[in-house]
Amino acid sequence: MTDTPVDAAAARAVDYSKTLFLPVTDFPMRAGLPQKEPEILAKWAADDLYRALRREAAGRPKFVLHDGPPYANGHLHIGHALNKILKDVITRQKQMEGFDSNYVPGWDCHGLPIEWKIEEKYRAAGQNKDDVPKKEFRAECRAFAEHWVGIQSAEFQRLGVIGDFANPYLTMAYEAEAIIAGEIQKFALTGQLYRGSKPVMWSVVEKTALAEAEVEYQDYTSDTIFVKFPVKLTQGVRELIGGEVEPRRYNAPPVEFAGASVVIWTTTPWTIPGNRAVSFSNRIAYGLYRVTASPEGNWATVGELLVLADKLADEVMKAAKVEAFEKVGDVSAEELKALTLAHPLAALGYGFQVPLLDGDHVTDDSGTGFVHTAPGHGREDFEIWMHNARDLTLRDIDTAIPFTVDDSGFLTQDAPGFTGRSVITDKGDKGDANKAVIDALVEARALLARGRMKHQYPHSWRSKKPVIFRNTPQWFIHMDREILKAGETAGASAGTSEPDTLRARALRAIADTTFYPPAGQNRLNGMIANRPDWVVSRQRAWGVPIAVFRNTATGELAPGPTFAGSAEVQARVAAAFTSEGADAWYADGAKERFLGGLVDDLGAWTKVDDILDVWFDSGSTHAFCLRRRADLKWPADMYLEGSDQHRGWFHSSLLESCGTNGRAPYDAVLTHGFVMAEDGRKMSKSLGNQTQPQDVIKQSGADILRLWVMTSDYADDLRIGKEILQTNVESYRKLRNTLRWMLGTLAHHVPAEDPAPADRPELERLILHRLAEVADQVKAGYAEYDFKRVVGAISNFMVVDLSAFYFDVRKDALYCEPRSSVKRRAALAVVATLFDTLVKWLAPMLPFTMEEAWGQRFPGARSVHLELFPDVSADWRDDALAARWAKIRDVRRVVTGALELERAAKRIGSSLEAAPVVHVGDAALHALLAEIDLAEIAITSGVVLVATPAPDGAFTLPDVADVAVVPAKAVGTRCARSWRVTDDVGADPRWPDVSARDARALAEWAAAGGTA
RNA sequence: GGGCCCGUAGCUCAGCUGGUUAGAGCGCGCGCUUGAUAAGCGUGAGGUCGAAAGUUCAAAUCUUUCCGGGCCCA
Repeated sequence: MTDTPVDAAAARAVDYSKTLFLPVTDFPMRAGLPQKEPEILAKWAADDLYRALRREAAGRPKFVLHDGPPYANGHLHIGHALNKILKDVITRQKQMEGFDSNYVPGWDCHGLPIEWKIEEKYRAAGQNKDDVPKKEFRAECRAFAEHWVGIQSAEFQRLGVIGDFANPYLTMAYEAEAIIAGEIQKFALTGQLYRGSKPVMWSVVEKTALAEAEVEYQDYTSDTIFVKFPVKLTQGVRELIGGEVEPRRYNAPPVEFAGASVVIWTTTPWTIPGNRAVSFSNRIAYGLYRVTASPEGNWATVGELLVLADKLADEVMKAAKVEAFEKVGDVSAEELKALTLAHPLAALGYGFQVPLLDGDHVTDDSGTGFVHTAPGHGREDFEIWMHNARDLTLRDIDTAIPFTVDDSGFLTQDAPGFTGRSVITDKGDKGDANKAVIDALVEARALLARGRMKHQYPHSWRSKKPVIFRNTPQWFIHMDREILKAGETAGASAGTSEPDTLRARALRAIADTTFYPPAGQNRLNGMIANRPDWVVSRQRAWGVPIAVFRNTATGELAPGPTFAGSAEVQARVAAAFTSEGADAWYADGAKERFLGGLVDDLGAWTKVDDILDVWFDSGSTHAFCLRRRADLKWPADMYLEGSDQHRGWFHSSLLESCGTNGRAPYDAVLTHGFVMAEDGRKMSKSLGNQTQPQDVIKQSGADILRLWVMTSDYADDLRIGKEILQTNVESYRKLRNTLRWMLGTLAHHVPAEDPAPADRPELERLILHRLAEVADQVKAGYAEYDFKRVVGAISNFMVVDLSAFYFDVRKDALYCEPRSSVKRRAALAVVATLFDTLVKWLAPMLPFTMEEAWGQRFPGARSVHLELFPDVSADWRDDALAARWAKIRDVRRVVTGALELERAAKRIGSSLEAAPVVHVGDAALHALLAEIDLAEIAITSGVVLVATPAPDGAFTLPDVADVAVVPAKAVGTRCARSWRVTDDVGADPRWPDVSARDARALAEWAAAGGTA
């Protein structure tokens, strides 16, 4: 070693760092996003970036991602954030891909949750909702929704979401209400809307229907009864007569069932008048039992034959106080299915046939193994009844569901023998209906046993009083009824081959839609294929009315397929709603206003006051937003929501649009999963594992939240928590600092001095080749909305190829080479290209940070978000070059590995202290290495390349053949400027402690007026 | 209970139609640098690919069952 002591005086005299092209930038290492982002937002607002984007994109092909409206009743949560960030990234991506990508946010404003809030307010003030005029109540709901739209709008914008927040769409806007009402009228006009009935939870005390969420379960003591249904008939076989299926024929039951009864158990005796069937299960074993001993006067008499589940026979007999009984034989599911029962109160006017229906909801855990089925009094009862409706009709059984209880809890004329009896009083107490029914059953010798039971029973959340299931008229949309064309009446299109039904249209539309991920197609298809008719009515106040009139005598609808004045009614309603909102429907004189002069007898017509289910509202957004706005288009390119919306918005929009337009309102559907806590479980307040977007924004910034979305697999469920966020903070820092170094370095970039492409060194060409490769990945990733792939490719490139390799190697050239150096200028040109490309690629994902970086690079320039994605030249691809450099980088790894051992042994510190001997056996590789400056690549002060075999103990890597490294210290003097050890330090007497290369740099520097 | 989906290093993700010792980034340990410095570089340790059967010469990759988790229904 021949270290020459540096001239101490000279070293003190010259601070060479002042003569280097070191990075210079104001772009801070630490982002301070929570403070910085609002500043950027303010700038975007001041510049009206949204308008600027529209102007910039005027005339381009449109890309429309139609916003699914969030519900306007609370602060945004992490799920909203995920959803809006994904939408925003795609919106921005498409804009930069060259579309006019216009995002119009929307809100769902009607519906129950808002009604509750307003009712709550009234209650707190001691007022009753029913005492408040409907118009006033609706006005309060409107104000409430407006309030939350404002808050959510601000919260969405804080995430960086860009869109027409100044003109969003609202389901409660007057025009929207007018069009929604017009849409349901279209369904009426084409014969798809009909009035049917369905059991709903009903509070007698409040005289109102309740949603599941308005009900709580409390202990309640019910009367229980075991009731005998006599076996009456056995079905014959259906016969085909003249091509028509005849109703089933009936025979007397098999002799062993003569006089037998099927026994049911229920806790609601008052529903017996509503009974229409008895359900059983094919998974339960049943038997025929004979009573052989019974006390005098007992309801169960000796000789009586009962059908029961085997598992429950003992219990039932015990409850019936039977002293002894025997099993006569097994009863199969087939036998049960064939039997028809009589209603136990047949004599009172219940003379219809009671079928036995096979249902999965039946268990043999308690009761008798048979379930009393009153389709107007239970959800499962209703469903099994409707499910069997076709077959029941063939059996000549009327499937109409009786209205046995009125809205005050009294049994009606549909309950002969009990009319006027009270189920539940207006105070919420038990009425006299149960006793009357039980007495009648005793009288009819149909009661086997009775008792009382304490159990959990639904109560109104508000009044805390018990509720009942009650059949109520509701409005439905047919899934399988031929859709009439305008002016047609039923049957007019008979003769066409395929029936044009809503279900058929929807299934076809699903097949024509692209799904991301593809599994969504299957999922939506399954739901549409199996769903029952669509119930669209709600007995509520805050919504859009089902704006039709119904003739109480004929059932005719106006507008409707047979009503002559339909177009006029539609026009009147549309005009009124557009100027006054849907409130017009509830104003005095509305019937005369909309129907006057169009019918002979106004009195025969009833205005339907039910409102539409909010799913119909949001299912119509395509009609009042996409179709109406000139700056959008119909159908949308994409709908994007959480996977729960297969049942929700994707579903209702599909049905609504298929019913009115014959196709889906979207070409593609993208779904994301749900956000879980870090352990993969649901977030919940009680577990304290929630992550609030507001907290993340306050602590780390919106770009961190966005980066979290970008690095997650949104197709699956996502996880978030402290550790995961920290990971993203670290990744962000790495990206940010890499950009920061580029910015600093580019402070010295003079575009006019960029060398010609032909003069670019191999290393620069290699990096451009890699950039072209990454461009392909980025393009492909964006094309499939696979953002983790995009961000992964970019960050891998920035970390592995740039920060750890290219930049590290080129620092010497960039900092130390003379100003005129081609190598230095070529590197600067490439860094400029890299910066420009990377910032644009990342702009949709990290809009704040990229805007900040762009502004640092080009002060005063317009927003990066107005730019297009860069064209990365395919000419930069050079696979042969890349293959050569893959080998060179392998050799580099061997060198750095060898140096690491030297470092560990404290023989060197900086790699510039080394000049290792590299043994390369392979001639081709040796030749390749000889052409390049391996020392420069390995960041050593020298490399001795030799072809001789490696001595024992030389450093090798198992996966790099024929390369061995023997470490050695660099020989020469450490250049005080570049810190490289060379043998030409002092070549220029003006700078005796500096290498020849650095002396040339200093000469240029001095000539340019530099001083230090 | 039913439909659909998911389960690869501490974290986030790659691993195509089955084929050599399962990869990357981040984090973590150790070291270097101090001219990207609350940064940069190097290097190391981490996985029986949820579990078990099966198909196959060969399975993270195919089949079945189970376990765990999610969404939607019931």
